[in-house]
Amino acid sequence: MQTLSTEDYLKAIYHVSQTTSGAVATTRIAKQIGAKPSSVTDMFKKLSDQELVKYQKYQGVSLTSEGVKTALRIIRKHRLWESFLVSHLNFNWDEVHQVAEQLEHIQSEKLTNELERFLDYPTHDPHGDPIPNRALFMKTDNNILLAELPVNKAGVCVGVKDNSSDFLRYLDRRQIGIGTPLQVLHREDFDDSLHIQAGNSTLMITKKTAENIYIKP
Amino acid sequence: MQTLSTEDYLKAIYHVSQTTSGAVATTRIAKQIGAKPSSVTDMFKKLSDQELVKYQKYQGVSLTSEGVKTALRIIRKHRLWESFLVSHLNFNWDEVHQVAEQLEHIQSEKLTNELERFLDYPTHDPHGDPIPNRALFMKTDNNILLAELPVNKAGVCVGVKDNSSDFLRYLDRRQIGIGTPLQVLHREDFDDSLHIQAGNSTLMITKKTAENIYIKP
DNA sequence: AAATTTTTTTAGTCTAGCCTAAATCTTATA
DNA sequence: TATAAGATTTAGGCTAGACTAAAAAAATTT
Repeated sequence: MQTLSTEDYLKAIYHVSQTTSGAVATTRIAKQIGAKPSSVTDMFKKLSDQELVKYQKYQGVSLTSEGVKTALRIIRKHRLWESFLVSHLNFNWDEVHQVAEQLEHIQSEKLTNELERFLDYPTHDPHGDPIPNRALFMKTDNNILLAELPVNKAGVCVGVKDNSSDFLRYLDRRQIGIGTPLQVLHREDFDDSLHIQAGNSTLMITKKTAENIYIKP
Repeated sequence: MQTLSTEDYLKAIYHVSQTTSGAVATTRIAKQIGAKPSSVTDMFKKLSDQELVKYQKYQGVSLTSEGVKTALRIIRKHRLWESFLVSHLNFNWDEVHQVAEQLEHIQSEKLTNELERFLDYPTHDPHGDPIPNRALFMKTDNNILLAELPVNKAGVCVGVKDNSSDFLRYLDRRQIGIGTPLQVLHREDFDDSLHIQAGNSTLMITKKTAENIYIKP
């Protein structure tokens, strides 16, 4: 049986391996989990014994197919719970993460599958991230970032890259959310800031912001 | 902060102290939790340090008012989740306990209160047990047991004392559930077995069964 | 290529929560 | 009321998952 902690490690390894190529480094996971590298090494050995990761001293880890499955099962639960919290329990999208971090460890296949049915088989969570289905299949939408949208081309916000409360609340204040129509009016060469049309209002955002908003053209 | 385990102990102490008078004994909790008495003694000391129980060597424990509050918070969550599982996720009343044992440890006041609102402020869980409200107040319904119902007096099943899967499924097969009208037709002096009218059918039940069904006359 | 820096691992501790075996206290019985 | 039985606690260990400090390997710089 998985402990809470091994599940957190597998999820972290999965997420890091999605954004970097090759094996996942000890320090990278240490930062992600908030633990010391020596603790991470310990855990890598344990996960390796359980054949959830491939691990070679000094060479980092990569998930085995069993490890990927376990990670996806947790991500599935996490995103389903986030969806539930927003759609039925009046949570805002910036409040769900912490609670879903706990709910994702609840062990009951029936619960997960019934929750999915109750929510009517959602494909994306409140941040626009795709939800693995019962077979753990998840379609990866190849969306572009707002920063990559050509000037004057119209698009719709379909997700965010940074899920931090700070960023999400910032978007709330700017009235940008999933489904908001967006268009780049002008790109400032000096500092890469953007003048954009967001819904009915025009506003200025920084490059960093534009690099954290996913767009479907 | 409470660990998962301290919460389980507080809940166990609460439940035992509801059914017995005076302080709660070490072995009684050991049985309830499924741990050795020596482990229970360890935990009693820890809970005592946190002022959640009053503990004197060889004399058992009793909950402090803070301990009672913590226990009731957990019971509140447990029963709300059980209600949710049955009312929205197609769980049967004999399936909810194990999952609710996990869900009761999720820490988020907002989650609990929103769940309660979503369920429209239920007063009882699927087994007929009362749900503490936000202020942790719980009205104790003084229901009688079917075993105490006089012959020919009519009543309605409002709860069960034994929440085990086995007993609940037995009741399902006999088509007895919360709300089922019940009446004792005849009490057999020889072995205290009862002939009863349950809904439209008449059937025979043992004394033990009758002692685990709560009735409102 | 050697030296330095950074990363990673090892070795040794710590705490929570459990255990067994032995000691001690309480209760029940003769 | 002495003694036996039962309950409870103490003492000493174990494991998971974390830590620090030191050693070793890899990567980077000179």
